[in-house]
Amino acid sequence: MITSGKGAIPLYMQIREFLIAKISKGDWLPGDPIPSEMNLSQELGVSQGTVRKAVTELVEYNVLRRKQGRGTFVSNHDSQRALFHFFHIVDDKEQKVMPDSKVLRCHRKHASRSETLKLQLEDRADIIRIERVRTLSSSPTMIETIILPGHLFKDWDELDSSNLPNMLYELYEKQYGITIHSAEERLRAVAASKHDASHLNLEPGTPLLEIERVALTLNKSPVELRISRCNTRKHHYENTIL
Amino acid sequence: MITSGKGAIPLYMQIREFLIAKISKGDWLPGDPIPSEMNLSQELGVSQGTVRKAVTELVEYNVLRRKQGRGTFVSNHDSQRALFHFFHIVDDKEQKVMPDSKVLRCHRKHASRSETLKLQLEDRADIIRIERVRTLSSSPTMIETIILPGHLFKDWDELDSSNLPNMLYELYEKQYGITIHSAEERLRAVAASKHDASHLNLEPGTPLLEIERVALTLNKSPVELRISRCNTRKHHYENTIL
DNA sequence: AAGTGGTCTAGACCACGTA
DNA sequence: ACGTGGTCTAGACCACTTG
Repeated sequence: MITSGKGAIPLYMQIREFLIAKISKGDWLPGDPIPSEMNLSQELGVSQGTVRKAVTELVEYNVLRRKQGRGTFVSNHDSQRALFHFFHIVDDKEQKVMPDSKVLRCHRKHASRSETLKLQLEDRADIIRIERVRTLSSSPTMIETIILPGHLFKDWDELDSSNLPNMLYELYEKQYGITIHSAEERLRAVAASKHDASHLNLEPGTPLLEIERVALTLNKSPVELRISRCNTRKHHYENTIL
Repeated sequence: MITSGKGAIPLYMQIREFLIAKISKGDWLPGDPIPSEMNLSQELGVSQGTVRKAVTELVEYNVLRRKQGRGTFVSNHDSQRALFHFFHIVDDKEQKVMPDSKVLRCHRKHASRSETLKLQLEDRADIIRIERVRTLSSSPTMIETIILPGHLFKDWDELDSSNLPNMLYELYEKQYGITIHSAEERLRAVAASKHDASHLNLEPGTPLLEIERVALTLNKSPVELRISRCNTRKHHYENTIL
């Protein structure tokens, strides 16, 4: 499994991929501890420092989390982490506010052309479409459309669609074993439609910030397409470039 | 200088700060090689592995750059890097396009209240204000206002303001020894003013993506405030969340 | 006390670039 | 051939958590 020798792939990279595979397969679940560095190094026939280097990279990618004296754990992406990591809207005092949300519609349909492209689905694939309004600082601020591939969320219809949690990523992980790891966002300025305007309590044509997000798993396969239109009168999108 | 012992700050952290200080002071300039890991470890009285760990962190922060077989170099942030790292506008085929730019105005004035706050200046401090239009894919797409603290760019007025380079960060580094290292961006949707509209060749009230950026040096001191208003009809802002 | 991650060492060999 | 960074080892000791 782990091979060494001249011109080979470095051991720590092989071990890193081995660890990723274990997590992707579900052998180690979010929140679980992985074997200690000593155990892994003995089982894999390498030194502890080599295992350590592999683990360090996955800690940097937020796949694993070290706790001194306790062990190394598969990250669980709870609502706090989702808010911290994936939610970039803050109020004008730079404070992150936990959004409230109310579902407007939730139904199954066939994917549109652009949805199939962005979620890498087959033509007219079955999808779930959720529309909701999110309230920040007690005023309706965002209107969101969420598209999920039907085959990944088979028993979705059994959920109470009028009572979904604010932070869906936690639900994806706990109920469907799907962990969102990264995302690509595209931002534009658009004019509010009549529909947007009525739900956000403003005039049609008002400029809104549109955030189109494709959320990906650890293996980079797309799991969710989300289009958020946000009133940026009292809030804005924050991005730090390091 | 480098101290060890029980309960002390770890050596590699001290060395990391030592390296940062050398670069901030200008002892090692962008593009220059730093001493080899062996040399540093001997001079500092630690093992090569410890120096290596310090250097690795700075490579991850883009402060240093390793070249196998050649050495380790202080990053120079040329126009390619500025485009890659700080310019997040792409066309709808996800292609990054080198923007062209034309200066509209360039003059000195006193800082406004909000400018003093965002650039951490004193009341009514001297600032340089540049206004320009940027052309992407051969259509005027962005209108930018750039605010620079006057005291950091003393002989700015001697430059040919109608002929500034597209990528100002390279100029800051080469002419003023100021390297932009990170930035904080705030994005909103706004309606085009008459002034915006006339330069971007569209109707007043059209939604524009406003990007307010504060650019920082390695020591986190703010150097530039830039407000860009962007027509997102054919382009958008792209952000990857890892 | 035992086990975990965190730091640090000293030394080996490999891969790459330059002279 | 030599010097650089890149990988890997074996072992030491420290800091933290749990039983």
